[in-house]
Amino acid sequence: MISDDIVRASSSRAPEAGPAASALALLAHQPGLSIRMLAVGVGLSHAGTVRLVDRLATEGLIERREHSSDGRTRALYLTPTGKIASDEVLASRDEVIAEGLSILKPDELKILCDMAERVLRDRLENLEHSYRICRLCCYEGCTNCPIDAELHERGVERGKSGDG
Amino acid sequence: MISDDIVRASSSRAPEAGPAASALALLAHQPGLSIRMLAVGVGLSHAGTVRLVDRLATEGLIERREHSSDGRTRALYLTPTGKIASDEVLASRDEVIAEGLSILKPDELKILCDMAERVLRDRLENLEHSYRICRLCCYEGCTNCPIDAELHERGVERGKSGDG
DNA sequence: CGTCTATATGTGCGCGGGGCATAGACAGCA
DNA sequence: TGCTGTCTATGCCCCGCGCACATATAGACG
Repeated sequence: MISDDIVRASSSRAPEAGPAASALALLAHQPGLSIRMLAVGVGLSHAGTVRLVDRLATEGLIERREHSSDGRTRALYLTPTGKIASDEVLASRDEVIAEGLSILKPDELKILCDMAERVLRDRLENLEHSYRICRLCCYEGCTNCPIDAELHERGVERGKSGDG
Repeated sequence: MISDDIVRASSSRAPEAGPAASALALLAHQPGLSIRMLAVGVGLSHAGTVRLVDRLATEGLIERREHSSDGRTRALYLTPTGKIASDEVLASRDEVIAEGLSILKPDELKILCDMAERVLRDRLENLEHSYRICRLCCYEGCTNCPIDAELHERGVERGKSGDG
């Protein structure tokens, strides 16, 4: 009901266009991702993701490297500049969230986090979906990531192609 | 922290591109809106909103009427077809929300709604902002809309140009 | 009433993003 | 070696949007 307005309250102040920020944040989580995985994560087609990577590479934010074993795959990594940009994106996002929830008391935040965690674990569909969910997570603050925990409980590890 | 993931969990399954759906839902709330107000609501420029209205009018979803007192302003109204489309958008959105929160118990939902209401009232900045927040609300389910209540407490009524 | 300003809508033009179809490079297998 | 599937990259095009401008109207003032 009303709860989705909190969605809009924060998403309407989103830091940037979306795909670019998502890509940076996602690569901050999972360095060495392939373009294919990144495309799934940011919700774009392969072609669109290639252009996105082109732009970000032109801006010096990410770089393509050769994959160790597979000659086709390009492993994507953040450059130091890209890491800074990614941090800024996540920081601004955190600021919006914190600002939006500033009226809640600490114990209420705890309740909210608990509910959110259970919702996430319940809604998690498969491994590809997990990339989408986590694309704008704060990696440092996500040491006990519920998504990772849920994946672990299901016997799935990230980085493998165990799609469901 | 984690709470913003609930954002993504629902927004990643959004019904449509965004502006179009927002416009329909917003016009379902506030028939007779001007293009300017609609532009603020959906977060587009005037020009972009004009094109959006053009498209929706071409599809027979909304119609432009003459304003009663102001000859410049065009009052936008949903056609019956547009009303159906708007209902579908809101229904699919509700479905996503309900599905996402299905794991929560009723009392938890109540707590969540209470927190969301306070967050919204706290984050409400001005009247224009209220249009953005409410653009995808469920009008029927929002009989005691916290935004309206907050606006009322501040002595502001919708439909007037009392920008802050 | 004439004029000037502010407001609201509509339009020409260009840019950027993204998808579809295709080409090139490479892994795995018979 | 040749075939097939996969991954990446590119040509082409459409769509959506913003900027600047034009048009129409309301309101204020002399």
